[in-house]
Amino acid sequence: MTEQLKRATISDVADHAGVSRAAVSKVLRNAYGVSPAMRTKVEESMALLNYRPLALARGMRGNSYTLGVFLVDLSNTFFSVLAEGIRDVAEELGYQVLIGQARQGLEAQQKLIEAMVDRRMDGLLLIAPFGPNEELEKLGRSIPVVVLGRHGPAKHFDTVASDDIAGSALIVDHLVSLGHERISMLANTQPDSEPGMPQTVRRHGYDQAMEKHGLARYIDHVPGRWGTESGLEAGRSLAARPLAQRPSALHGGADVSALGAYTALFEAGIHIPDDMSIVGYDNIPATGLPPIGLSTVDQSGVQMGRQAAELLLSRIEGRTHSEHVLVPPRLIVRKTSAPPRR
Amino acid sequence: MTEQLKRATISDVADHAGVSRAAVSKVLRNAYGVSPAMRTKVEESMALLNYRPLALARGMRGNSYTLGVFLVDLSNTFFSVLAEGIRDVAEELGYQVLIGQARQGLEAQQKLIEAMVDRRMDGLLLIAPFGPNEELEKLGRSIPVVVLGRHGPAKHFDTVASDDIAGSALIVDHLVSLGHERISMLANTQPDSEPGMPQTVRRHGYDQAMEKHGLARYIDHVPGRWGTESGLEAGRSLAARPLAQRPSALHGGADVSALGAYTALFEAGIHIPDDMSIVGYDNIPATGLPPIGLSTVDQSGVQMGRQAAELLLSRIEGRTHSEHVLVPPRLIVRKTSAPPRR
DNA sequence: TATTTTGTGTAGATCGGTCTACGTTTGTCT
DNA sequence: AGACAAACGTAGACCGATCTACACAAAATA
Repeated sequence: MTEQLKRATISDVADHAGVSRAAVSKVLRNAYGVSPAMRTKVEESMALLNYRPLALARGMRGNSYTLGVFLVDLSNTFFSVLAEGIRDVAEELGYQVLIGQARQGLEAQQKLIEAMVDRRMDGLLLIAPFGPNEELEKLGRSIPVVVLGRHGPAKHFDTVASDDIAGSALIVDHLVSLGHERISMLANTQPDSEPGMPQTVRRHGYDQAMEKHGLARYIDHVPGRWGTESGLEAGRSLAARPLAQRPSALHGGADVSALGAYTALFEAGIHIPDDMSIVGYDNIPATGLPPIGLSTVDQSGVQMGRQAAELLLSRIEGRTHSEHVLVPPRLIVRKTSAPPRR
Repeated sequence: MTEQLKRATISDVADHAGVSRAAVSKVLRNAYGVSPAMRTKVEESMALLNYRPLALARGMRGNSYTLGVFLVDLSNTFFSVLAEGIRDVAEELGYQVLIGQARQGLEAQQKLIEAMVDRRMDGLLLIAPFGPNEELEKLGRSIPVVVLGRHGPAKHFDTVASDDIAGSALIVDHLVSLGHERISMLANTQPDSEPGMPQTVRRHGYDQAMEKHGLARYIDHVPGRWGTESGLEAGRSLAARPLAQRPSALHGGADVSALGAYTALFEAGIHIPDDMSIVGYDNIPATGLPPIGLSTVDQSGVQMGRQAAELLLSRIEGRTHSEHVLVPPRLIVRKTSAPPRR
C-alpha cells in the first residue's frame, strides 16, 4: 500500500552523481579537495534524493554532531532557560543538543553521563552536577566538558557560573540597607558539597557580607538542600522558632527553596514581607508572578547558556587550556523584601 | 603523565575470554546459543576489562537503546513531570531517554524530529507536537511513535491524553455549582489546530458543558495561544472589557495561560476570586504556591508518562495496531474559584 | 549403527559513514 | 622542456557492534 521509502545513503548519492563515496563525504564535511563542479553536482544529487547523512554512522569515526546536556532537575525552570541558550548557539553550528535528566544521586548521575559517552556525544554540558571535582577532572580528560554552575579552577574542563560571592553580597547589602540585622540563610548543607559548588560559594558570600557589615554574630545557616521540599521544611523550622530567635530576613539560597520557605511561612501565618523579608536567587519565571513577586538575584540564564555552549564548541575544536567565566548577577527587588517592622 | 585509558571494545573482550566476537555479542544481547560456561567466562572478562558496549555502534545494526522525547516547551513544568514518568519506565528496561527541545514553529519541530531519527532512536515520544495528523501518521510508519497530549484515533501511532472533554466539564460544573453563569474560556485559537489537539478538545468540552447547563448564550472564546505571554494578553483584553461584558469566571485552558491571565487581571486591579474566578488545567507546581493557589485540573503527569513509555516499548517490540489511552482528570479546588459577588 | 535433531560456537558480511594513502591531472618555476 | 608542487579524486581499510549462515559435537531417534 503506502510504500516505505528506503532512506538514501551516501552510496546512493555517490552512484547518482557518478563519483566516489569519499567524494560525497568530502562535500558533506566541507573538506579540502573538492572542485566547485563536483560540489554542485553532488549537492544536486543530495537534494534530489532527499539525502540526510545518518548522524549515528558519522559518529562511528568522526563527530556525532551531538552535544549532551546533563540535568538533575528539569522542574527547576532556571535550568530550562540555560538549555535554551545552549541550544541557540549549538544549532547555529550544526550541532544537535540532547538533554538527559538523571534522577537524584551520584550513581544515577554517573550512569547518565556514561550513557552519553556511549552515544559518542562530541561534548558534555553538565548543569549543577554533584560529586567530587576529581571525578569531573577525570571525565574532562576523556571528552570535552563544560560545567555550568560550579566555580573554577579546574584543569580539564571549563566552568560558567554566576558570581555567587557578589550575588550573596547583593542580597545582604540590600537587606542591611533596609535595616535588617538578623539575616539567616537557607544554606544547602548537602553532605557531599565540593568547594566550587554554588551552595558553598553563596554561603561564603553570605558569611563574608555579614562580617563586612559587622553582623557576624547573626550568621545563621538553616540546613537543608535546594528544592521546594527542603525549602518547605526549612520554612516550617523557622516558623517553629521562638520569636526572639527568628530572623527578620532570609537569604533563600535559590528560588526554588525560597519559594518553598515562603509557602511554609505563609501557611504558618507569618506574613511576607511584614514579618519577614525573603530574597531568592536565580530569577526563575514563577518569582515574577505578581501575588508573589519574590525579590531575587538574576543571573541571565540565556547568556550563561550561550557562553557555555561557545566554550564547549571551541573545546571540541581543539582548545585544551581551561577557561572559567563568572557572570555578574543583578539584584531584582520585588515585593518580598521590606524594612523590618520590629 | 595521566594515561588516557583506551576503552575496551567487544574484540578486546573476545580476545581476553578466548571466544569470538559473535559470542560476546550474544551474551550482550541475551541471545540464544550461549552455554552457561561461556556466559560466565565472558561476563568475567567484561567486568575485568570494565567493558561497556558502545551504544552508538550497536545502533548501526540493532537497537540504539535510546528513546527520544520531543518537547516544545521545557519551561512548562507539566512536561517535565511527564518526562519523569517516561524515564522511570524506560530505565527499567535498559533504555536511555534523551530529550530534545525544539524552538517554536513547525519547521524547527520537523528538524528536531529528523535529528532524532538520524540518531537512530528506537522510538519517539512526542509531547504536544504541532502540525497536521497526516505528518504524524507518516512519521509513525517509519519509526515507533507515541504522542502525548493529542487524542486519537490514529492508525500508525499511539496516543495518551487527558480526557479533556471530561476535564472541561469538571471545570464548568464546578463553576456553575458556585453560581457562575457568564463563564469564558481562554481558547487557544492557534491557526494550525488539528482535531485531536487538547486545545480543540478542551474547547469542545467547554462548549458542550455550557450547553448542558443551558448557558450556550454565554459561550465565549477569548482568543490566543497557550503560554504565559498569551495569557497576559488575554487577561489584559478581559480587563479592558466593560464590566457588563466581563465574565465572572474563566476557564484558563492551561495553567500557564491561566497564570498569565491571573497576573494581568491582578495588575489591572481585578481581584481573584472576588471579582473573577479562574480555573486552570494541568496542575503544574507553581499553581500550588499558597498566595496563588490556582484551582485547576490534575492529569497525573507521572502516570501519563509511564503509560506512554510502556506503549512505546511494546511498539518497539513489535506491536503494530495502535492504542489510545485516556487518563481521567481530577478537579483540584484551591483559592481562585469562589461564588460570584454580583 | 546410521540418521536426525539440538545445542554451541565461529567466520565473515554488514550497517553508513570517515579517513589515510595514493594515483592522476594540472599549473608553476627554473 | 623537465622538475616539482598543488589540486582533485578514488580505493579500500576502518569504526564497533549485529546478524546470517554454517560447522561441529553431543544427544536423541530410528
